[in-house]
Amino acid sequence: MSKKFYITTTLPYINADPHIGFALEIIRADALARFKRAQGDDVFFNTGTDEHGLKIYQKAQELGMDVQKYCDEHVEGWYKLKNALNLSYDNFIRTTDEHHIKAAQEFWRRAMANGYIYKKQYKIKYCVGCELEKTDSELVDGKCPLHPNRELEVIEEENYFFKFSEFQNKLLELYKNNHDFVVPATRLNEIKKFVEMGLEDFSISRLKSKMPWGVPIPNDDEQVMYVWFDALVNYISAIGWPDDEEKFNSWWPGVQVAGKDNLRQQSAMWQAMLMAVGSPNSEKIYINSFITSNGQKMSKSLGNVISPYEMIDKYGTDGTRYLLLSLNTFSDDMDITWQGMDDKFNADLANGLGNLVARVSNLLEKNEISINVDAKNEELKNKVVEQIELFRSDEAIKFIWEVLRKCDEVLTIKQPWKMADTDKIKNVLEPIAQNILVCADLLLPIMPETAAKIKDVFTAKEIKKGESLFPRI
RNA sequence: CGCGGGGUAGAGCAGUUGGCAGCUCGCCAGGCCCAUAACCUGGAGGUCACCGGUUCAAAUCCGGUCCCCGCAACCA
Repeated sequence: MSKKFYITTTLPYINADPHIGFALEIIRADALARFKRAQGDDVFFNTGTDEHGLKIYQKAQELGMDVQKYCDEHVEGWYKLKNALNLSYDNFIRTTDEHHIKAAQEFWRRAMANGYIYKKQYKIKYCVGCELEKTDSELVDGKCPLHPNRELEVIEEENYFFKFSEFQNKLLELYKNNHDFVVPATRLNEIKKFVEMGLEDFSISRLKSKMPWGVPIPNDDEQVMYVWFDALVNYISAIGWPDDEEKFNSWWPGVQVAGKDNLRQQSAMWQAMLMAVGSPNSEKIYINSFITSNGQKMSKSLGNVISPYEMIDKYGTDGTRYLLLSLNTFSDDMDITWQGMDDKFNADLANGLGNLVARVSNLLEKNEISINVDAKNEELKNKVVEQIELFRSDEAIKFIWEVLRKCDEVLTIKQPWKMADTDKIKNVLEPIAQNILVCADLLLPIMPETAAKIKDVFTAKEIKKGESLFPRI
C-alpha cells in the first residue's frame, strides 16, 4: 500500500487579491505534493479561502451586496491561481461550504462538551473616532493613534472563550517531543518561548448583532464564531472530519504550510484546539518568512507591491515557480526586486538551463543522434531528494544547477562540434543529455511544464532543437 | 535587564564537532564560436560590526559594546 501524505496551505482571506507571499506558500506546498506523488505516495493537497469575518462583511455592505454573493464572486480570483501557477491541489475548501460549517459547529460542540469553552464578560476598548474596537497593541500611550484627543470607550461584552491557558504544558510537551514539529528550528524556538511566557484564554465568538457574518454557534442565536476559530477547522473538515472518520484517520495528521504571521495560530492555538477535541496534532508545520521588496514590506502606499500575476506575465508560470522556489524561506525575510529577478531569470533559466538544452539538442539534431534515455545519477538524486524532504527547494536547485554547469564545462572542453566521427560525438553528448534528463526529472515538482518539454526533446527518436525554453529578458 | 532573529567582497547570501575565508550576480582580462550577444578559464575585491578573553589556531567558543529587523496575544 502506498504511503498517505496530506498537505495543506493556510486559507487566505477572500477579500484581498492574491499576494506574492501566498503564491510562495502554495507553490512550495505544490512542489512538495508533486514530489511526493512522483515518489509514489498517495497525496491529498488542500487549499481554499477563508470567507467569514468583519472585513468581508463590511466590504460587502459597502458594495451593497449580499455577503455570500460577494464571496462567490471573489472566489473566482482565487480559482484563477490554479492555472496561473499550475497548481495540483486536490481540494479547494471554502469556509462557507455547508460541510465545513457543520464541521466547525461539531468542533465547537466537542470542545464545549470537554469543558474548554466558557462564557465570560470582557472589556473592549472602542474608539468612537474610528468606530472600531482597538487592541492594546494598536494603542499609543493608551490612546488611539488616529484620534489621540478622544478617550477610548470601554464596552463590556459577553463572549465565548477558549481555555487556551490550560494547554501550556501540553503544548510545551508537544514541542519537546517533536524536535521538528515546527520547521525551521528558530520558529519552534520562538513559539516555545511564547508559550512559556504563559497563555491567556481568548475570545472565540462575536455578537451577532454587531457582526452576523460567521458560523452560527450551536444553541446560541446571539453569537457567531469568531472567524479564525472556524477557519482553522478547515484543515480537518477538508478530509472528512467529523462524519467520515475512516477518511479522516487515513489522512490525518497532515503537514501544514504557513507564513510567519501564522506561527501562533497554527502551531499553538490550532494545536490546543485539536487537543481540546481529542484529535491528534498536526504532523509538521513549515513556516515561511516574508517577501519584502526593496527592503520594505510590500504595501500599496509604498507602491512596491509585486503581484504573482505580474511575475507570471514576465517570467511565465515555470519561471515564476522557479524564482520563488529558489528563495530560502527559512532564513530572514527575502527581498526581491524586478532587477534581481530579471538577473536570476537570465542567468539560471535563459543562459543556464535553456541555453544548455538548446546547444545540446542542436548538436544532436545536426548529427542525427538519438540517445539511450535510461539515465541515472543516484548521487544527485539522493542529494536533491534529501533537500526537498527538508522543504529546501532552494538547496535542491543549487545541486541541480551544479550539474548543469558541469555539462556546459564538459562541452567547452571536449568541443564535440569540431569532431567528425559520429560515435565520438555521441560519446560526448549522450552522457550530457542523460544528465539533463535526470535534472529534468528532479525539476518536475519545481517546473512541471519545463521538465516535460525537456523530456520530450531528448527522448524523441529524431531529436530536434525546438523552441527555446526561456527567452532572455 | 520582555521574547526572538541578524550584522561575512559592490549586491544577495553560505559557512558551529574551532584548522589556509566560499557561492551566485556584477566588474576586468583571456579563450571558444555548437548554443538564447549565450558557454568556459583566470583575475580584482573582505582587518568575517566593534572591543576584550580562551586556544598552537576563532567568522566559528566565552564576556561586553554598537547598529538593524520582527514579535509583545485575540491585528483570522
